[in-house]
Amino acid sequence: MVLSSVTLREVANEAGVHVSTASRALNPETRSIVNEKTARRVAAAAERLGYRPHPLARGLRTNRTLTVGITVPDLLNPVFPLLYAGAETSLRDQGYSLLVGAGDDPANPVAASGILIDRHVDGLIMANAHIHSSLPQMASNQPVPTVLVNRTTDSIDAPSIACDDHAGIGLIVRHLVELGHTDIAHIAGPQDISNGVIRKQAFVAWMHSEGLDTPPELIVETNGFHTAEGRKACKRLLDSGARFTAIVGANDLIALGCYDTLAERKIKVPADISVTGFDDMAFIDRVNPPMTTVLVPFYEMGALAGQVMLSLLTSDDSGAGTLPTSTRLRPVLKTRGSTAPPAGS
Amino acid sequence: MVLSSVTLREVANEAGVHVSTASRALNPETRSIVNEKTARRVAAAAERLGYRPHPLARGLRTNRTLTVGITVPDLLNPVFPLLYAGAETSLRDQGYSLLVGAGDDPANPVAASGILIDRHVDGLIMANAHIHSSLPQMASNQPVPTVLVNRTTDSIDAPSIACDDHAGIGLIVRHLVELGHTDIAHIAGPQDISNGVIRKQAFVAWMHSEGLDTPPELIVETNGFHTAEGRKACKRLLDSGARFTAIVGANDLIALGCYDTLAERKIKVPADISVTGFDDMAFIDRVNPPMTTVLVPFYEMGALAGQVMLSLLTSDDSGAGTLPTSTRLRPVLKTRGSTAPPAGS
DNA sequence: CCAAAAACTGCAATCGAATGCGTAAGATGG
DNA sequence: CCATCTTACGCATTCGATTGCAGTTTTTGG
Repeated sequence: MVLSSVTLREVANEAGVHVSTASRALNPETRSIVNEKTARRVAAAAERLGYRPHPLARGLRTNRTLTVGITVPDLLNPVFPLLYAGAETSLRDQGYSLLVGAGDDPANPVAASGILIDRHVDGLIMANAHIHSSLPQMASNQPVPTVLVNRTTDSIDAPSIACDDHAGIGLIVRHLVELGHTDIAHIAGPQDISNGVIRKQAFVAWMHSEGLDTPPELIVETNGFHTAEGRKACKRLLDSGARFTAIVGANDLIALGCYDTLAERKIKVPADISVTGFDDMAFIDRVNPPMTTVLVPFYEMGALAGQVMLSLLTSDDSGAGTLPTSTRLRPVLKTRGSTAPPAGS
Repeated sequence: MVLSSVTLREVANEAGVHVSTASRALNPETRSIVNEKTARRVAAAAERLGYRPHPLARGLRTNRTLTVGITVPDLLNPVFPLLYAGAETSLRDQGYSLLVGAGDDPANPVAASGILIDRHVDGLIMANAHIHSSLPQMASNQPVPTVLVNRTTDSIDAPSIACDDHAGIGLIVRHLVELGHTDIAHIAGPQDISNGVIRKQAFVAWMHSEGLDTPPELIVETNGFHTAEGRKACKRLLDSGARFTAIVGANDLIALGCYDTLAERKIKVPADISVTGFDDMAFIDRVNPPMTTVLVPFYEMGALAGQVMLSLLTSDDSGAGTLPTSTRLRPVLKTRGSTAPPAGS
């Protein structure tokens, strides 16, 4: 396809009508206003000249950019490109493009979204919310239509799409219990991120419901969902002297960090200690040993976020109407080689 | 930071000047035209009101969007987020945002860039070029300033930044030869993509320079740089009955596909057959066995592409001036566990 | 056959910022 | 002290499309 700088005025001339008529003829919303034959003539002229509406001119007038922003904490974690791809497919059909903002600074949680909002995105899909994140408000009046995805927060009143982390941890805990584990440790994510909090609480809850204990020394927290944090936390766990036969990592990267630390200390996974992750990120089924984890449907989450965003954008009632929905997608246990019965059994 | 819908007119009123003066005072290019004290008064007013220029209004007038498009073949291959991140850091400082377009359809190579160009990006970073890709031209006159990265093509006259694939294959071949391999197979990438062609040619050239033969049955081609393609190609290789002790994959994913097929047939890597990849993508050092490959500096390539783009965008001479540069970054051999001396030695 | 209503289409303002051009105020100089 | 040149600023147009309003034509109905 070829982009020209053909203007609506030229199309109008070609069709022998006024630009306003041409505008209405070309806009599906207003096509009915203009005589059908005229509309066809305009459409033909537009086609012939290769007319493409100028997005800036249109946006300036209509105050809409057909652009949606998406903020992710970290593009290098392969789950976020998945999320992006899902959202992109939902939105592209309706003519929307996605602007990405990456960043996960708790001190300045809206740094990424700020740039996007400055660019007048029509909506914002936030995948990097912190517990206390607030939305950058337009000083004028209305906030940008927002959808929370992946992470949630009560401090932003917006529809949210996430994984049912509680259920996911349940799958993991029950799996380990069925294998015979009773002394299970948890390396929790940051406690200013919903997933970190929920997974930790779920861990405690499920352990108790299995009649198992969760001594404080078997729960350590990290400052980020990263490999390096997992390595450090695993060391703390081992150095505490506490006994345990399995580690529930708050996500795959943290669990990968455990792999590193355990390997360093000649502790075998899963023979000596079982390790589990969370997310089922790409290639995690190929690491050594293949990691038992819980699949989080990131692509679907992104796609759903895109659809919800579309409904926000097309709903005429600006915000006041439908109350925010809260969707939780079902996780799936992926049993692989990083879990086995405890050494004693 | 807060976005307001404060208009330049309001700033001008607040400062007691005309909008044109306010405009000039706020624009670094023209600040010198206006009295310094006035300029400061305007700047203060803008600050006080929280003025942010409206990107659409500005863009409409100046015909620049401060947006650069980047097209990648596949966001789910982790090397492309890396590339993106590199470009993003280079461009963000100068106020540019990146619009991503993903797609790798040879039949419609410019599908992704079409959307971007329709959105009036100021420049285009293409990472998904095919050998015969042509640039979507503006019907008017000038093409969009373009930088080729990762893949190159002669059919687009633009600066290019890529990896020195020839040298990279040399590192691999010499490594295998040093281990004692003489019967080495190559699974080539698609031959309508520069990397596929160059790596294949380089493989032949380096083998010959090592005094080794490259019988045609030991070179198979794929239709994409994907795992599934690698699996299929590896099967063809094995089914041909030809003897070989090592496989040089055109990239990491293809080599991963070899892992699968070889495992399926109980052939051990590297004991029976050595396998090598290309790219050193994330987590490839953690697969089983850790893959010997060649590091391609994607982040740096992206960063460089961003810088070259900036120089294109800021050079006043529109295209006619500096001739396209062609940069090749140096790859680095990563020796890991997927290569070993051949079985017989 | 005429009045009223409906159906089309054109006019002109508007979105917000940038900029060529003209002009008034101040500086310089002879 | 007046002519000339700067320096600073304002006026008005422009970018390309959308849209309220008004005007014209056609249709409908009585």
